[in-house]
Amino acid sequence: MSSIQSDQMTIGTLAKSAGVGVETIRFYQRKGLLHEPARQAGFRKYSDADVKRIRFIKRVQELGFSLKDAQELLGLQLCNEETSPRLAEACEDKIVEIERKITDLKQMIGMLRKFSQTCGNHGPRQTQCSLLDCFENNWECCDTSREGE
Amino acid sequence: MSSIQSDQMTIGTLAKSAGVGVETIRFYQRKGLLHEPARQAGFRKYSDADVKRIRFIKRVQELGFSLKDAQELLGLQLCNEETSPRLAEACEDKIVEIERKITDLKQMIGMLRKFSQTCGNHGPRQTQCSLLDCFENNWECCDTSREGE
DNA sequence: CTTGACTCCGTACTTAGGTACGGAGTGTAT
DNA sequence: ATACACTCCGTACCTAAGTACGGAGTCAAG
Repeated sequence: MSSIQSDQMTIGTLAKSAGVGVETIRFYQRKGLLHEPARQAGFRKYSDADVKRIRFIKRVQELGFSLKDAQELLGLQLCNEETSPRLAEACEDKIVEIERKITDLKQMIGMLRKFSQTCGNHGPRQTQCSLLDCFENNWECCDTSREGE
Repeated sequence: MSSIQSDQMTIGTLAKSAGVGVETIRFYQRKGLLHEPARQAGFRKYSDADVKRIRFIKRVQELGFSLKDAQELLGLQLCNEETSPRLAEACEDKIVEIERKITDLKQMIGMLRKFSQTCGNHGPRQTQCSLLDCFENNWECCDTSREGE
């Protein structure tokens, strides 16, 4: 199911299907993220595969990667005894990169949580502390220790 | 320890300490991320606190947030019965945002891992599959099913 | 066969986050 | 007291990732 269909979209239809602007598609083409498709009387003709490609790019981008990264990911070609090892490695690199990012983000959450808990839960005080203060003072900023200055 | 010291850095020293360029500091000042410091004969004079502030900004940025986000985070002021609830909420929002990001990244890793495992580990084949193909075909792209086209 | 929607193309503009330039003042070591 | 490094300021420039413009061609409906 779902393979006989509009294998002949114009750029506007593609844009709508993929949820981007027409200009974005032309832009991706200039950048080499999309191939230049066949023309019909000067008009670009696209297929469903292009919709998927654009969706993929958008997904990757949402995850915090650049178009350059997206291009790299799209280029990964395995299933070939010659290229397989090199590209499995590229995969591994990407995974490590993402894992590092996750670790960092978890740290940030820890920071915010500690801030919220340490600093938010006590009675009226005159001193104010910012996230930065807490960060600097190892989260003891709101305990009975800093006065004056 | 470590509080008597250069409470009188010039912009160049600050830049070096914080690991950014002089122009970046002037830029942050224009953007309101750093306050305009006191001057001495026209020269800006900074303290250690500024180093920490810049480092904090850079850290937040590394985690994939914008300068605007950094500014928000720096602005969080709790320790005050009036503002505490509102800002604890802001904290919570940020945490949720970050958690969503982590979930997404984990999905991406799952995708890459599956790709690497499914597609990388079999003998010589003529067909090639890209990450996109695998994505589209629910990771069965490399099993005995697709030929010709 | 005309009207309106869509497409073509190159070029220019936008926002974020800086980076570089250039002429003037300043501070410091010799 | 004179080099030289550093700082001042405004302005201009840069990359990434689009977004908008405007005049011309094309397609489909009435």
